[in-house]
Amino acid sequence: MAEATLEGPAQTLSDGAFERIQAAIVKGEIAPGTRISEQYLSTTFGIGRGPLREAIRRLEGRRLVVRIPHAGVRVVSLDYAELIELYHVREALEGMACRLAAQNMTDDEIAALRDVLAMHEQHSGLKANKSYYQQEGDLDIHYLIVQGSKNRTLSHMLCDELYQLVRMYRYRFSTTPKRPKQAFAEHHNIIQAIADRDGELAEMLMRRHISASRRNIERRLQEQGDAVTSSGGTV
Amino acid sequence: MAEATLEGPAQTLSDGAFERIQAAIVKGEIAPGTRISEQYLSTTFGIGRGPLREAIRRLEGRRLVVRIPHAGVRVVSLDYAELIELYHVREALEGMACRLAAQNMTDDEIAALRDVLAMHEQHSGLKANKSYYQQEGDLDIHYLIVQGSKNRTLSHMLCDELYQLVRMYRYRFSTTPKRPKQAFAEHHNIIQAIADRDGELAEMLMRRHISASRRNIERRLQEQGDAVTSSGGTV
DNA sequence: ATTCGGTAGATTGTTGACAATCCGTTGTTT
DNA sequence: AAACAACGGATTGTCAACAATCTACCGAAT
Repeated sequence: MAEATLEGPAQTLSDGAFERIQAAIVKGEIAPGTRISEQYLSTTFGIGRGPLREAIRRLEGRRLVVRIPHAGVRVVSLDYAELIELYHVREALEGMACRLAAQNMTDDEIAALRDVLAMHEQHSGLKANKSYYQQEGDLDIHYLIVQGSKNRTLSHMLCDELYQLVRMYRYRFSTTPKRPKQAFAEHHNIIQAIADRDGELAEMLMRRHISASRRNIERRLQEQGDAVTSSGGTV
Repeated sequence: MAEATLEGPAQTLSDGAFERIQAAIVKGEIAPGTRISEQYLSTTFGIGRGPLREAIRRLEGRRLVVRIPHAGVRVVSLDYAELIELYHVREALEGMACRLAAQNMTDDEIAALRDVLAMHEQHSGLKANKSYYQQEGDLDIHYLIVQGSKNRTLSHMLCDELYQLVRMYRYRFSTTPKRPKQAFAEHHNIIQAIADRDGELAEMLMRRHISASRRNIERRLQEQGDAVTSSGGTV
């Protein structure tokens, strides 16, 4: 799930650096708030600072890093409010995407969606890798639905920009006991509504799905304090 | 209306180039589809290719230019469908922003909003510069409302990313006779709803406002053919 | 006549060195 | 002792030269 317009192996060093750094940030290998020096990245990846800076500029546009002129860049660190805001935006945008998907997805695409869901059911049933379902698989469903909206602006905003931030913060919320099963059921209903070509219902279900996910985060964060951002040292 | 987080005079050459090129694209000084060579920009702006490439990478993230590896960058050229899609996204996002603005704007901010509207009324009344109202002033209102939502993710998406594309295509649709006056009235009603703290109404009015604007474009484009994109030569 | 291959030119991608700016420390002064 | 100013080190910002890749043109073969 690299890009909306999926691209092969990185064509250029800058592209490669962009993807690698983004992955490192999203996976949490570089903690939010850490300052990243160009020299470090340069020696780590074995590329010059030129392409590196271009990659950083793109990450900046995606809001994965923030730059202070002449002082370096830090991995973004959303505070509690901003994380919630992000989910509110997702609610509006993915609700819309879901309504459009009900209109515009082909039957084949809907079938593919069902296949992915069935695959997740096995994982979920086995309970072998619940976290996988919660993290990657969940987004796969959302990803496919967004693509199914056939709205390129929407796809770009959600798949290329917002999802990276979302994925980045997924890791901090360990699976709540009941949530995965419930989320799976919600996905099932959403897909059913899409298959029925009921855009209105699909939108509503998606909004509630994301809203539930947001409230889950709100609950967990209020339990364990405000520490969304664990700012570390320089890397 | 440079940035969401308004910044003073460009701190760095790359930032300066970024703003200048963006302005040139948005104002239409560089036609959509035009290929822009690095050397041209380098000599034109009198800066090295390093900072220039960083600026281009940021423009790429904002979808103002598209890059083909090893072959150069072109100014983006939206087709008819994509332009309409853009307005659909605005409808969802600004509708949400308007609802939040009704909740979160301070009384002072609402007063400022009214002042801007009053200022536009004079312009509009004089009919001296109708196009100004249609282009800049309209966005000022929208801009202030989005900022009033107090949702930073939303502000970033709308003010920093989408609006540049919107402004870019504003120029092609010369003011329709009745539209400015009607748009003004719509703005008035939206602001009233915000002042009344009626979020639901405010959202609905904003959605209809943008929807009307979109239909206006659809009408005009179907009259004068599909030529949204006038692809030019190399610059 | 048209298509295919090859070469020349130009353009992009990348690197390394140089200059400007900022941060932390030290020493001085009140 | 605390605050301020100057200094040194490190990091970011910028430039100019080098290498890799693409585009366009030209010629030859079918």
